[in-house]
Amino acid sequence: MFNTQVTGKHPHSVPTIKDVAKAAGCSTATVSRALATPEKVSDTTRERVNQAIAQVGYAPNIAARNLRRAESKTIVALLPDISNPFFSEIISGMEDVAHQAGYQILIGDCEHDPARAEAYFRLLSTNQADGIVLLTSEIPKALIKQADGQADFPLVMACEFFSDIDLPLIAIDNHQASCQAIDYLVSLGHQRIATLTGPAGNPICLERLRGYRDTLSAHGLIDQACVAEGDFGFRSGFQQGLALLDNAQRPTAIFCHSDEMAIGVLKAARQLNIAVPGQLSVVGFDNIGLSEYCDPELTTISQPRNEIGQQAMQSLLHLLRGERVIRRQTLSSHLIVRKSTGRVNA
Amino acid sequence: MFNTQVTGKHPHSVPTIKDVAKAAGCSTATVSRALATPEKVSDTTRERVNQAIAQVGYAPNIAARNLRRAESKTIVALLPDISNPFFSEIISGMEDVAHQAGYQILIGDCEHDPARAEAYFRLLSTNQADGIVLLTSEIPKALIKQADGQADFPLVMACEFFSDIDLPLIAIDNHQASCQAIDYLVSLGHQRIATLTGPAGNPICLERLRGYRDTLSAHGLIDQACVAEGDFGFRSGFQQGLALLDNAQRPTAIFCHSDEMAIGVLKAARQLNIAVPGQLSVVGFDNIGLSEYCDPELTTISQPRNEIGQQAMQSLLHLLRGERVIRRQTLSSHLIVRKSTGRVNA
DNA sequence: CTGAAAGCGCTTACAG
DNA sequence: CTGAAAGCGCTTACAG
Repeated sequence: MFNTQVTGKHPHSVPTIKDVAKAAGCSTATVSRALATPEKVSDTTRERVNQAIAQVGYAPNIAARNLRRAESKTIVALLPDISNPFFSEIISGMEDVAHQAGYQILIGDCEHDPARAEAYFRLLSTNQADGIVLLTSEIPKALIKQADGQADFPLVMACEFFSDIDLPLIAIDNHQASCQAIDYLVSLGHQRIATLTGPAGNPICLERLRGYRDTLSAHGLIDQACVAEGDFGFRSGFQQGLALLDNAQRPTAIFCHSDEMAIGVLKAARQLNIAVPGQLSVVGFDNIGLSEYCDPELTTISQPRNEIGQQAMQSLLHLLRGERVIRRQTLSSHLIVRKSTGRVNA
Repeated sequence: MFNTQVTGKHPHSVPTIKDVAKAAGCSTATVSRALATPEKVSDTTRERVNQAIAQVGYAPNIAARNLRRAESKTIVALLPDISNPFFSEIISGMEDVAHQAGYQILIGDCEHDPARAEAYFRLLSTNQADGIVLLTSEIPKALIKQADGQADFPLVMACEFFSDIDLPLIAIDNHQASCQAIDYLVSLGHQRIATLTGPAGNPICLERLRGYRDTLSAHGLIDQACVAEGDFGFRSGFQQGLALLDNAQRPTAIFCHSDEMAIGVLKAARQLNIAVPGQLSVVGFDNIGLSEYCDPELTTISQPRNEIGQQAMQSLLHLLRGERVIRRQTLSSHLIVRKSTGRVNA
C-alpha cells in the first residue's frame, strides 16, 4: 500500500493578517477593514495594505472569518441521488447565484439513506452550513418538523415537496404538466393510456397521477386507467414496461414520470417487438440530455431546471438575510414532442 | 418577488461548550475532552457531561473546532462536468471512505471554466479545504505547478493525469484497455476501425490513442487508421459519427472514448440507415448506466469506478496524515461485450 | 480614518 | 483526572 515517497506538514507557516499588518505598518483592524470595507480606509493606507498583502502572499483564513461572523457561507443542496442527471442543471443554476453572493454549494447525496440526510442536516446546527435547498422528499420528516410554519428556517424546497409541511417551494405545476401530456396523447387518438409513476406516496408523483386521472375522466376514459409504480430509474422502467406490455389488452401509450423510466420502457417494447411509435407511444418527464439521443427520440416534459436552481438559491439568500420569501413559486414546464409518440394505429 | 412571510434571525442563542460546562459543573476543557478523548475523563464525569449535553441540546461548533485544529475536514472533488454520469459512482466511493474518516466531500464542478477551478483551489489556501481529488486534467497547470515533485501537496489525481506533472494517481491502464477493445474488434474481422477520441491533448485519450495505433500496427492495419476528435458528449458523438459514416469508405467499427459519444454514433448510424451491429460495430468507454438501455446495448469498457474513488480518498487521507503514498495505483478495467458489436459482414 | 481590545467557540499543552 | 489560561485568525463596536 505504501511506497516511494514521504510527506510532511507545511514547511513554514502560512501568513496571517498579523504579518500583513506588520508589513504595512498598521493594525490588523485596518487590514481587515481594507479587505471588508475598503471605503472606510484612506487611499494611501489601502494602497500600502494591498502591497503588503501581495508581498507576504496573504490569503484570509475564511474559517476564522466565518467563525467570527457566525456563518459558513455554505449551502447544502440535498438530493436523493447524484447519479440522476436531472439534478446537474439545477445545481448549476444554484451555483451561479450562490457564487455571485459569495456562497459555495455543498452537494449532499442522500443515496436514499436517511442517515446521510440526517448528517447533512446536522451541518446546520454545527455551523458548517447556513441553509439547505432540499431537492427530495425522501428524508425523515422529523428532520424538518421544527421548520413547520417557522418562517425563518433556512430551508427551501425545489421540485419536490411535502404534502403536510409548509415550506417555501420552487417548482413547476406537476398536475398541469401531467394533464398536458395526457391531453396530447388523447388528441392522438389513444384510449388505453397507462402511467408509470415514481415511488408511491411521492407528492410530485401524486400530483401527476391526479392530473392523469383528471384528464382521463374529462375524456370519459377513466375506466381505462392503468397505473404502475417505478422508482424513476432505467431498470424499473424496463421491468414495469415488460409487465404493462406483455399483455393482450396492453396500453397504446405510456406516460412515465421520468425519462430514464421511459427509456426503460422503450427497451421493453423492443424486446417484445412492439414498434414505437407505431404500436406504442411513450412520454417521459424531465428532458434529460439523453432524451434526444435514444431511439426513438423521446417526447417529454421539460422543466426549467437552471431557473429552478437559480430561484431556489435566490429565495434561500432572502431567508438568510431575514427577508420575506414567497411560499410558492411556480415556473412553467412544456411538452416537447419528438419521435416516441404518434397517432394510434387501427 | 416578496410576499407572505417575514423572517428573523435565531430567536435565542445556540448552546455552546460553556453552557454544557456550567450544566455539568466542570470546565470547558473537560467537556472538550469528554467529546474528543473520552478515555481521558473519569466515568462519572463523562456521564455528567453527556447528560448536560443532552439537557442543553448541545452540538459542537465544528467551524470553531476546525479553526483551532487548523483543518477543515473537507475534501474537494474537482471534476470537469457534474452532468457526466461517469463521476457519480466515483464520488460515491470517495464519500464512503471520507465519511468514515470524518471528512466531507465538496463537489467542485468546473464546468470547463478555469476560473471555477481556480476558485476551488483557493479553498486550500483559505483553510476551507484540506485536500483535493482531481478528476480532470482540464485546469490551468499553474494551479498545481507548485506541487510538482512536492510529496506532501494534498492532491491526488483519479482517472485523469498530466503528462508532465508527477502526482499520485489512481487509474486504469488506458493503453491496455484500448488495446483490448481494438484486439476484440480485429478478432471479429474488422479491418477499417476508426476511433473517436476525447478532447485533443487529453493525456488519457492520448494513451488510448496509442493503444489504438499500437494494436492496429500489430495487426498490419495501421494504414487504415482513422481518428476523429470529440468532447465526450452525446452531441459530438453524433456529429463526428455522421462525418465518419457518411462516406463510401466508411469504417466498419468505431471505438469511442466515452459511452455518450458511442450513443451519439448510434444515432448517426440510425440516421444514415446503417445497421448496428450488422454493418457497423460500436464500442464505448466507461459502462455508464445507460449503456445497458440504449439500442443496441453497448459493448464498452468498464472501469471500477467505486474502487477508484475509494482508493483516491484513501491515498489523500494518507497524504493528510503525512504518510507515504504510492505514486501510481493501477486498477483493472474490463471489456463488456453486449449487442453493439458483431462479426464484420462480407 | 485608525488602533487597542474583546471575543467568536473551540482545543491543548501545562501544571497540579 | 481536571482546570486555568493561552491561542487559532479573524472582525467589530468603541474610543479617539
